[in-house]
Amino acid sequence: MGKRPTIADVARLAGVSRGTVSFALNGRPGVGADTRERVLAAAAELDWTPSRRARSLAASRAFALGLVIARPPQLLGADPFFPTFIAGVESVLAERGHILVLQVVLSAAAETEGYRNLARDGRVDGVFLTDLRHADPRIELLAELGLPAVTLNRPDVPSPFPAVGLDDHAGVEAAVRHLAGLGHTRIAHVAGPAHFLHGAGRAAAWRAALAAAGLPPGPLAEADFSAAGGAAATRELLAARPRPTAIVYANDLMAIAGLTAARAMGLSVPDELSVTGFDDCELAEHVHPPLTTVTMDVFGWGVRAATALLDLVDGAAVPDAALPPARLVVRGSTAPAR
Amino acid sequence: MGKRPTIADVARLAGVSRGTVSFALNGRPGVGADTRERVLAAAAELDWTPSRRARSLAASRAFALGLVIARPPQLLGADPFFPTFIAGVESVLAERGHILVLQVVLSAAAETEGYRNLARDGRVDGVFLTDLRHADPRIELLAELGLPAVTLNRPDVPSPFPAVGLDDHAGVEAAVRHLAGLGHTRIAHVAGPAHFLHGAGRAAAWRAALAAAGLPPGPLAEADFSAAGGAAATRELLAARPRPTAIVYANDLMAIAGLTAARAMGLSVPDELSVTGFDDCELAEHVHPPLTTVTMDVFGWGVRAATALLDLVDGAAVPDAALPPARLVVRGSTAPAR
DNA sequence: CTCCTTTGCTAAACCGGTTTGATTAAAACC
DNA sequence: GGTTTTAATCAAACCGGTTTAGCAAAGGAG
Repeated sequence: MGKRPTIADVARLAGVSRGTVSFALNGRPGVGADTRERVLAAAAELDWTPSRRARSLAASRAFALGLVIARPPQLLGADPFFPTFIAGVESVLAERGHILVLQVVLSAAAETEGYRNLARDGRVDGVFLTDLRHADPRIELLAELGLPAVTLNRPDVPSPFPAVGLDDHAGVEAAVRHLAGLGHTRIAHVAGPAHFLHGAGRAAAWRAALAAAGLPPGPLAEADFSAAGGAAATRELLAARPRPTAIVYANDLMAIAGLTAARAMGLSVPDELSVTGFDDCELAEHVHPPLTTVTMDVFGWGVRAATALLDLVDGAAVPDAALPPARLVVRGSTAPAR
Repeated sequence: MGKRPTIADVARLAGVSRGTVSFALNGRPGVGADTRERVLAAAAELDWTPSRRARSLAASRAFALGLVIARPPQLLGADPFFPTFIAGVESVLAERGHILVLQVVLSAAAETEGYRNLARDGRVDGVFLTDLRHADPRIELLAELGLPAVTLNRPDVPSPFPAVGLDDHAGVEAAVRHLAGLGHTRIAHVAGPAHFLHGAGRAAAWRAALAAAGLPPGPLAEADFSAAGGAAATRELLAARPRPTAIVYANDLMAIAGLTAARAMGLSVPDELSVTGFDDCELAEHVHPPLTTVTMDVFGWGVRAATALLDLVDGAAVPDAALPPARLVVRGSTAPAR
């Protein structure tokens, strides 16, 4: 029935005041070395840890970070990004005594509501801003709420928050270069929704890389990152004449569905159509043909973002950071143009 | 610079004591109807909400539920279960003012540590117990920590916690029946790890369904739910003579990888080999051939589990609940045996 | 040797709610 | 009409920490 010890018990055992225990524990100056020793020993003996709840109230901190995800669940389930990102984040949080509060919402309204509630209830000290959108309204919302944040890559609006970047454009450019090097001249793109910065950005990278290779602008079909959307976009692109001989997809899910759609139209991959994906999901290596795709250090991204956000909420000045760019993994779904 | 109003401000405006405000707000008896009105009006006028932090400290509640996931990140990223389950959970939590604390850990030790920390820091009022294992040590751990929990399906050890069940065996049995009905007699199984209850359970269901169909026990290969594992298990099964003419997989990821592995061995699916999956992931419909698989209401499972856990931490007696069983979705990866 | 500054510590206020015990006024009883 | 319940309310204690203000002793400067 041992009730949990409080700071008063520790103070009594160490023969000091509660304030001194607090000071000693938090490594503040103004505590004698021997006293500090005594306090820590007493705390250890009683197996005492400060109550998170009391600390939260007194220090006005939640010791928690938030992540609000606005995506349809079935898409979330097929996307390797968030689980890996979260695993990276947690690897840092665990060490620094913070927790992650996750909010999965189904609409933009619920998303705003989510941030508002997290802020109002003081449930988190800061949030990760992922899936940046064009003129993302969340930047202003968070600034207004006074909630610190870290963005994944730089938003296209002025942002007071540090950004942790990972150049995904490099991966798309590498894919286009790879295809151009194989002799392809009609290289299409199945894009993600243009209102997503990474959707639009990868499309821009594809366009730029085509130009850089001296190729004419290719056809683009905008999809929604879903398998069904990727298949439909593929059918649309392949119906045109002359047909593209290669398609660069904005994610693996669409690429794999596209692969299947192309074959259903009687095209052989990679002989008649080369295909590249993006994400390097678990299945990429295990479909036929194995998918040439783009890989990046998502776990590391989580680590860096978490570190940055923790430093930020600790009041440090946090500079922008950048991870190694995404890079191409060549497998079997790309071959020389015929 | 509007500082947030406190209960004292509301009390002053309503002309009552702080205690009365608290009583009125929480719908406790012993507050006059008119007074209650006045208090609520004052609260509304000041746009006051009780501070979660102060409530947490005073009421010794976290107003949060926890989910600890112990899976390799790349597997998590390919599995449609958790995102959907979490979305279901959140749809309930949001309404009842609770949040979800997510912990993704990479080892069993970290998992235990995770539960211990959540309990010790009072970060959550209860947890979801997913991915049950054989003789799951977490049951006892949580009982010892005094942390309420809800399990997904019944553990195989005595458990003081309510279970929210979803019969996944039914789906496997339906798959076997379907294959037997198509004339298959050598139906193999690629199982998940046997220490997982659902891994062992699906294997048992497969075995039972074979017996029920009057078929001899088929070959089983145990894998790890990963694509690579599924592919390896498939190669192993297909190397045997006589070769199985159908394989029932414990999840879609292994099934899709198996599909690819079979084709790499020169087998045509479904002509020479029928294949069934489990999960009905986003890609199942978009691979070639479209995967016959098992689907279940994972979102609803999250809803029910969250409801049960909230009721439980509110002190209610929570009976076991059950969702509609998993059911077979027939697509193109199964065909009559030749 | 006095005066000023540190250093080390304590007591008390504070964070913002909930809950208990006492108090008072109104209603019910005999 | 006097007494006992009952209902409504308040003041104060409490949850368990952090932080500020203040004080005593020790060290340093003049």
